[in-house]
Amino acid sequence: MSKKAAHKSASAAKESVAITEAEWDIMELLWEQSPRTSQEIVSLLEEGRGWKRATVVTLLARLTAKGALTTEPQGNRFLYTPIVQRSACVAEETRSFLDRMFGGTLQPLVAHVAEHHSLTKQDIAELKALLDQINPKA
Amino acid sequence: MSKKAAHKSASAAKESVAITEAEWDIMELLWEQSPRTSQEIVSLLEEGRGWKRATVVTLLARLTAKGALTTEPQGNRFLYTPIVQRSACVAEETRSFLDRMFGGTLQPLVAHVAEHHSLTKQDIAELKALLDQINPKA
DNA sequence: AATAATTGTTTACAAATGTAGTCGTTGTTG
DNA sequence: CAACAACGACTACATTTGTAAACAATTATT
Repeated sequence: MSKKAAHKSASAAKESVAITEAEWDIMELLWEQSPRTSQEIVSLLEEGRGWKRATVVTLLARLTAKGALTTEPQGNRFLYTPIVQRSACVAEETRSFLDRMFGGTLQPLVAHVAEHHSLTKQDIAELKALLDQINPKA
Repeated sequence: MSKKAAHKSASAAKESVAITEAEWDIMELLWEQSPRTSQEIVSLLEEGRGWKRATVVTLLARLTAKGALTTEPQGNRFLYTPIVQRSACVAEETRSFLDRMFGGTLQPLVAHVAEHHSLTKQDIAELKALLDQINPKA
């Protein structure tokens, strides 16, 4: 029996998978395109991040274990595909960030960005246009 | 020589003091009002968070060590006061958050919030008003 | 077939983080 | 003054996170 191609996936039905900083780099690549082989991911991050193969593979394993992605055996290798959606992760991070920093609402954030990171009048115009397009849900 | 009232503050001129999740709870209290005694902070967080005194005190020490706050001896105790501004910390978190999640610009974030967390027409109106008030810096 | 290369698994380890016990000093109270 | 309470310092320890080496199984090469 081969020890290869095991990859015990963690329980399903996991809503919020906490993805760490380093793990995000992996997920971004997979969200951008999937499935991918570990090889692809490794070489992309060896440049880009200077990580060693072992590092990337460890992160892939951790992500698999926590149910953030699935693996499909392809011969003796794996094809990695994200399970959690980027938008779901972003939504969660955004929620948490807004709550912690700005009491949960957008206005204070926009105000903050306006005075700390400066908005060009172009930005402002774009934002207004954006707001006009939004159809209020409630 | 008393071992009391030592609190060796870390080097000054520290720009970005990384404040952890737990430490934020302490800082929030001090930003909301300062100076405060450890006693105040402890009791606020014993309720609120269920933390033990020792925990709070440890966090206070760590924050002092990393230059996030200063201590002023008051008799044999300390009065704790934040050094880093909340707005500076928020700015940093915001920058990092925007970069990681939305490529550094506000528009995608607003769009995201619009469709994931819903904006009421009131919110939209407020945001527009806000944008009108902003005088473009660049 | 022998050797080299590839890939996932295990194990490792330091730093950071959350959480807290304990100790020594000093102030308080009976 | 003795007993105790309060406070900061020091020590501790499990977990998470970043980073990776070593290893075993397997496949590709020579």
